[in-house]
Amino acid sequence: MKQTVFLETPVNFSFRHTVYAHGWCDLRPFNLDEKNWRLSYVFADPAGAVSPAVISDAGGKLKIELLGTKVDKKKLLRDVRHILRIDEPLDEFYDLTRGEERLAWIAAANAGRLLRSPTVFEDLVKTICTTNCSWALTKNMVANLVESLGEESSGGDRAFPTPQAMASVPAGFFRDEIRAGYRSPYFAELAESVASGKLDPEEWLHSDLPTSELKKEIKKVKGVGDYAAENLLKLLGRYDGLALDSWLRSQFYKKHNKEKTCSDKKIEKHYKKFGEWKGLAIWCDMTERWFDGKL
DNA sequence: GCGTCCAGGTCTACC
DNA sequence: GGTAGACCTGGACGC
Repeated sequence: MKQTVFLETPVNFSFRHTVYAHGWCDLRPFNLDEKNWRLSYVFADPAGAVSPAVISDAGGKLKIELLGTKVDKKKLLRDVRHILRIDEPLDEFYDLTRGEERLAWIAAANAGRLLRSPTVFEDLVKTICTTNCSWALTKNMVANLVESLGEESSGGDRAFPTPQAMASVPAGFFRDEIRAGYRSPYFAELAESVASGKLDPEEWLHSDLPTSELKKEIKKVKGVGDYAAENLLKLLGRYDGLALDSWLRSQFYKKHNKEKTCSDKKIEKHYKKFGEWKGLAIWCDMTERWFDGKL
């Protein structure tokens, strides 16, 4: 049985720019139907109910088609607000970038919201999956996690695995089945910490710590270095760090340094004027052309 | 077919 | 605090 609900969106919200803002829409249990611009995700609630939903733009609101009936509808709507960052204020960022000719498109397009997962745990695991490998391998590892350990809905769709599910298998499982390589013990340790209550990544969403201190906390997780911590901080709504990786650096060299390599300090200096928004500024700047012909 | 390189890095040991 | 070397995987590339 299918249910449809609608969710109001703010005037400066762009569904397509949010969904396509970075690669997360490509990682299970997300799936993007680019032809019809429908984003699907397999939601799960703490009671274990699993429900796929399809989200699409309905002009000033979102249309959400629920394909399961058992899921907690209130929680699901909270999750949708969270993953699409509907309540995130970007006015200050837009004011800053409007003053830059090459970045004025961001406010005009209502861009800058980065799609995220319903839980910080899921974003943390996915971020570790992006380190030191190709995007194809990242997708493969995430898909293997979902297929092997994700709770299954009545229709056969699988949610992202819970910390408990990931903690129930040995490190060797991540190596042999997930193909996570050297990351395997990191996943086993992280899952055990979260499942046992020793670590609660969801607390980072509302932490009072300054970003530099929170970054130190995040880096205590094995497998998380500067890039991964700063990438996760962006998904927590903190954009002080650039989250430089080889892709972002190469894009900067092409766009702003005549295709020549340069130091990270030079990249930092380039975006310094955006202050605590510089991480979002570089990301929007480097991904501007992603939207050519896509929207 | 085989070897090498490298991609949306991080950890550890050592200085 | 800075640096070198090791670490998994799998696709691309050259031979």
